[in-house]
Order: sequence, then structure tokens, then C-alpha cells
Amino acid sequence: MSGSSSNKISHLIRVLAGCFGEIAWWPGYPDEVMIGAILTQQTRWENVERALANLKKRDLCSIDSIFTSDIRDIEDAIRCTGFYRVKAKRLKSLATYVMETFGGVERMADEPTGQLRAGLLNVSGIGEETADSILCYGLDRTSFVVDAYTERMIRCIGVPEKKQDIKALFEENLPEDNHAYRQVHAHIVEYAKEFCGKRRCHECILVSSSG
DNA sequence: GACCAGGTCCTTG
DNA sequence: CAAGGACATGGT
Repeated sequence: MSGSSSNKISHLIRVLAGCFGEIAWWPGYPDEVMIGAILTQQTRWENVERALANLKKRDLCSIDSIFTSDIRDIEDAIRCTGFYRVKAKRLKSLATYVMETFGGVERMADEPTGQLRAGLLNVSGIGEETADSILCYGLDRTSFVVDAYTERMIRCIGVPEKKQDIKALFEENLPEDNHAYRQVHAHIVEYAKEFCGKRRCHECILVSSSG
């Protein structure tokens, strides 16, 4: 059962790599990625980019400035991402956690990934996806991101495991390499956006797992 | 106008 | 523990 799912996952990883090759996805300096990870919750990326530009214009696109600035200013800058009041609070919570626990983003480098993840999950407004996005794309860690697209994708190829087990399934089939983690997740999103509808998958060319 | 978007939290049954 | 609602703007 789990073995068959594991085969499907490893097959998926290979096929998608062949389809897309190297793609640049979610570039940015750590602070920007951490902020974007919260802004993108239930929101299209294009709107997040606008908000990030607004924040940069006002010198608010850093954990340090989020920590010290007026929450009203943050709300104004991120309004275009929706849920702007909760998100402003979440950004404040994240910044408070980082500044009060470590004293700055750079200081998080010494912390083991597992402990960092636990710490992030403890921040109000940061769940599994946001935590893993911050770890993988912001802090160069091997923590696989399972988002809505990933879940759709794996349903398309007939993997029944629950969302929480999907993460482990991917990590078992990946080398301990941040670049590989980023690429695979990026490939999945690019594929799923196009072919995996919310209800059903339109082009499941990836179903075969017997190899 | 209806429906959806790279979630998370809180409240109910 | 699962299901449902709230949070809100912007695009199709």
C-alpha cells in the first residue's frame, strides 16, 4: 500500500523533472520569502507580488521592520492579498517570534531544522505549509512543502495517503538536498495548476507506476 | 454575479 | 477528530 504509493511518488518525480527541467521558483531573500509565505495563504501569487512591492517601497519588507512598524502600515501595504487584517497580525507574530527568540533572521541558521519547524508551528497563523515554505524556500532546509496543488497532484496519480503522510512520502524519495526539494515542489505546482482541476485531473499522463 | 485563489484558526457535533 | 465558517481582495 505505502510501497505502491512510494513507487508512484518516485515515478512522478522523475517524469516531472523530464517535463520541466530546471525552473526558478520562489526566488527571494529570506525575509521576503518568509513574508510572502504568509501573504500567499489562500491567495494568488500575482497579488502577493504587488503586496511585496508595496512593502519594499515603504521599507517594510524585512522581519526587523515588520517587528517595529505600526500594524496599520502593514495592513495598508498588503490589502491586495485579501485577509489583510489577519495576515498583518500573522506577520507581526512571525516577526516577534524571530526577533525575540533569535534576535534576527541570520541567527536562525544555527538552529536544527526540526526545532525551527516546531518553533514556527507554534507561531499563531503559521501552519504546516507556511512553516515548510519558510524552511525550504527561505531558509535553505530540506522540508518538503505539501500545498493544495501537491494534494491534487497526488490524488491525480492515485495516491490515497492523507496530507500529513504525503510529506514523509516525498521526503523518503528525495535526496537530502534543498535544491531537489524546491524543484520537485515547483514542478508539481506548475503541472497541477494546468492539469489538475479542483474536481478532477484532465490529463493524467503520469498514472503509470509499474515503470 | 458566481466561483476560486500556493491556509489557518475557531467553533460545533 | 471531521466538518463548517470566518477572514477579504482581485481575477476569470
